[in-house]
Amino acid sequence: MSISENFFERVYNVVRKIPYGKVTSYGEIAKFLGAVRSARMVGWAMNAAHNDDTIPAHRVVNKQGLLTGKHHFDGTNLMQQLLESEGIIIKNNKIINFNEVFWIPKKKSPINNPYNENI
DNA sequence: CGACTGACACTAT
DNA sequence: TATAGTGCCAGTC
Repeated sequence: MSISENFFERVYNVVRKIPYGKVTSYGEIAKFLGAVRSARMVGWAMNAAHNDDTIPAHRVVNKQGLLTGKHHFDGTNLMQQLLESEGIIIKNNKIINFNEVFWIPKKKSPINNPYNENI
């Protein structure tokens, strides 16, 4: 605890900022934190975040839109169901309309859909 | 203190 | 285009 706590805190802060019906990737979060290579750490932070209800970890997926962390949720399809309930379409643990629901952590306004060509 | 692990991402084959 | 291997940072054993 101490410095690392800050790191985790940042990750949580970003994840909490994810709007309803939107998702983001570990890499983008890591990039937002200033460490693209620490994408794995984001996932690790999520692991610890699993203990925190205020963190919508189900809105965090890998860059392929694949629900890699769904296995870490209680139910088998809990993560998928949560996302689907938010209007996100998932097929075979993969987000179909990924580019539509993809959201990038930004300090600016919440915006809506400026990132279409990014992926 | 050293080694292994991990909810990823990128590059190369 | 798909699969395999490597790099990365932080935490835990």
